[in-house]
Amino acid sequence: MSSEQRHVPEVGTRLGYLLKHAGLLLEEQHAKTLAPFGIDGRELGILLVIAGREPSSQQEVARRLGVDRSTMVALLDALEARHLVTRQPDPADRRRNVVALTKKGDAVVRRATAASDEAEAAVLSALKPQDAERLRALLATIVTATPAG
Amino acid sequence: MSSEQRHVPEVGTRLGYLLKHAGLLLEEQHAKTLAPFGIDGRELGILLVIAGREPSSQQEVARRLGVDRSTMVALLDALEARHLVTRQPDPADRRRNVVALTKKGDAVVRRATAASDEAEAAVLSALKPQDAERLRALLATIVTATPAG
DNA sequence: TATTGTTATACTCTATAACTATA
DNA sequence: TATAGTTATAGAGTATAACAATA
Repeated sequence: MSSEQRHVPEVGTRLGYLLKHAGLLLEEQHAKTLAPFGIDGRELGILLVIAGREPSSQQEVARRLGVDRSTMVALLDALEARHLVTRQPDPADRRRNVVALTKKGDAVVRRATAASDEAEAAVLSALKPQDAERLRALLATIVTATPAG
Repeated sequence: MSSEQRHVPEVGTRLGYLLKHAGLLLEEQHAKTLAPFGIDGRELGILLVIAGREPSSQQEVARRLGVDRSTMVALLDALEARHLVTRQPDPADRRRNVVALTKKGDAVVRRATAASDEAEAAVLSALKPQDAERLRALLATIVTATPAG
């Protein structure tokens, strides 16, 4: 009958558990490989957004990463204090700050990305290279395809 | 030469970005599907650990989920206040609290797991069922195979 | 001495609301 | 009026250290 007892699953099979713990493992590896650059994985993400596009306002960077613009203030404060990014009022609209990489920031983002690749490789080391790329592609599919909200 | 400029990757291809945003999407879906049960995805995880094994101490539950035992105190306080779990001193070792599901907790964990399945299905809906299972298996491999610390 | 649960405390991450300067 | 950046504030989530009870 349909009211039979459901066998409850092992918590280690739940998607939330798996995503969280995979993220924690990556954080650990990033803590090692990014230490020489004085940034963490989230800060590298900010640098990548700034590096990859036309000059962006703070708010555009925040939107790309899914954080509030008020949160971005302190994040950029920290990167600016380390002379990795600059903020300059946009001459065309002086409400906006154009965020850009410094020369040092540009060097760091490239070297830190290589270090982050090592962290990712460590987390993915139990997988065949083809499966590692498959995992990344599957995640990218759900993140880009699933409507937020 | 080897010092040529490295092309910096799109942030949306980084493993950390993908894991975090996949987790956020799942949180959103859980907020919808678990609302009737008054718990969130992390609390369901605790209930699953308690449901799945021989009577566990608080510390064993905390260890299984990778949180500190001091953190577990408040989490169990909340579940106990909703009459989903009980704490009883272990007669064989009265330093330990044996944590168990109440009758209500047992009913909730089974129905909430079905609701969580719906949340997972929504997040994975862009994937073919076979790919959804592959994603879960790949994540499980790295989480169980990668040594922590 | 060592361990379990607990409390006090602090730190990180984050969002909301209100302020300012600009538009 | 509306928007970008900022500040003040508050609420999660978490860990560390110290304490009481028990082993």
